[in-house]
Amino acid sequence: MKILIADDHDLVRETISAFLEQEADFEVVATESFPAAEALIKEQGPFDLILLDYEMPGMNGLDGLTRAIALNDGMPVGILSGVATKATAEEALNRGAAGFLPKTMASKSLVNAVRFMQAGEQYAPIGFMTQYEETEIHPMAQRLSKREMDVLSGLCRGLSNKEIARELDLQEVTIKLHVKTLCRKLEARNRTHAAMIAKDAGLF
Amino acid sequence: MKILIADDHDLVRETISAFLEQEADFEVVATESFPAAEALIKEQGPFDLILLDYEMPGMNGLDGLTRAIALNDGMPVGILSGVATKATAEEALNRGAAGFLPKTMASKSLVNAVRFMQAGEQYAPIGFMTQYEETEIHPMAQRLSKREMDVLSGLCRGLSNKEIARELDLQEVTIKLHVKTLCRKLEARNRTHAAMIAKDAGLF
DNA sequence: CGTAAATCTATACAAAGGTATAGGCCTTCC
DNA sequence: GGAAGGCCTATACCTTTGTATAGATTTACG
Repeated sequence: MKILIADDHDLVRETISAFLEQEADFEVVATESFPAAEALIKEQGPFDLILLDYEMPGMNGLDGLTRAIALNDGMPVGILSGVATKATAEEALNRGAAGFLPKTMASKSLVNAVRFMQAGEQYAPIGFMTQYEETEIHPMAQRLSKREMDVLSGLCRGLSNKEIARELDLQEVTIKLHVKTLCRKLEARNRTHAAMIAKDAGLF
Repeated sequence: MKILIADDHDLVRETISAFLEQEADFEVVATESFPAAEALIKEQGPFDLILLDYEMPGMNGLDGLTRAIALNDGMPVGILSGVATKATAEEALNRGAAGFLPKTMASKSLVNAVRFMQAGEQYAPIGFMTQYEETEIHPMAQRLSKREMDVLSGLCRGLSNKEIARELDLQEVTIKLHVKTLCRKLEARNRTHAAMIAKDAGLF
C-alpha cells in the first residue's frame, strides 16, 4: 500500500513516515510542500492514500485538497492538521477528503485511520467533531447584511465615512446609518470599537 | 539515557518517541501536558534530557521551561515548537534552555541534537536562528513612549478621548495630542486605523 | 549647565462622527 | 395585496475628533 505524506515540519513528517513504515504492507513516500506533492502524484501515479498537511507551503487552504483529489484518480486523500477547527474539518470532508486527522490524535489510531480511509470510508475522530464550537465561526457575519459588511470592511481599513461612501458609491449619510446599525448589532461604543470587535472575531 | 517528551499532539509525541527509541541507548517517557511532565520529573527523578512543547496545556509560555529547569537537577531541558519565532527561541536559550527544536527540523538531526544537548551543549538550528525576522516583534512598541502605549491601549478598547483622559487622569486635550502623535508614528489616517494597525501588529 | 525629548496643558477652529426623524424604493413573506 | 424589513437618501443638530499654535515641566544626556 503506497502512501504519500506531505508536511513541511520535517520532524513530524519523518517520524510519522517512520512510524507507518513499521507496518509490513505500508510503503511511505514523504515530501515537504504541496507543489512537490503534486509533482510526485503526477510522476509516481496514484497513491493508495495521500495525507496533506493543512498548513503547508502551496497548500492554499483546501485548494490543495481539491487539486490532489482530482489528480489521484479516485483514490483517497486525507487532511492532517495541528490547529484546524471543527469547521475546517467539516469543510474538508464536504470537499471530498477521505478523512481529517488532527495531530492530537493517538498514533495507534493513525494506523487504523489509514486503513479506514484506504478502504474507502471517511474518517474523523468523534471527539474532535462533536466538540462544542464556541465561536460557531461567525454568528456575527450572519447577523450583518451585505452592505453592513461592506461598511465594516471600510471601518477596518481605517477609512472615513466619506471615503467609504465614495468606494460604495453611496452618500455619506447612508454610511453613518450603517455605522450606527453596526454599533448596535456588535454592541460597540463607536466605529473604532466596532472595527476591533470585527478584527477580534477574525473577520478581515 | 532517559528522555522525557511533553507534547499535547499525540501523533507528534508518539511518533517522535517511537523514532527516538529506535536508538539503542534511548529510553523515552512521554506525556501530554506540562503539569503531567512536572509530576513525572518529581516522581521519576531527573531525566538526562527533557523536551517541552512550547504550545502545550499548562506551559504558559516559557514559565514551564524555567520550572522544569529548576526541577531537573541541572540536567538539560529543551524546547520543541512548531510555530515559535526566532525571538522566542532566543528568549528560551537565554532562559537556560539546552536547545530549541523547531518541528521543521530533519528527524536525522533530532538524534544529533538530542546527543548534543545531553552532552551539555546548547543546540539550535543555524538556519532558523539566522533567518531575517521581518517583523522584529515590535519595532512599533519601541518607537512609542509609555504614555502613547497607554493611549493606544484605550483606542484599542474603543474608548473616547474623554474616557481615556479619565482613565489616565489627564485632560482630554492631552489625549488628542497623543492620538495625533500615534497616527503620525504608525502612519495611520485616524484613531480607528491606528487601533487596527496595533491589533495587526499583535499589540493588545 | 544647556539642550533635547517627552509630557502636560490651554485655546480655538475645522472636519468628521454620531443621533434623530422622516420618507421613498425594493424584495420577501404571509 | 399588504406588511415587514433591508436599503438608500435628506435635513438638522450636537458631540467627538483632528489640527495648529504656544507655553510649562520634567527627565535624560553630553
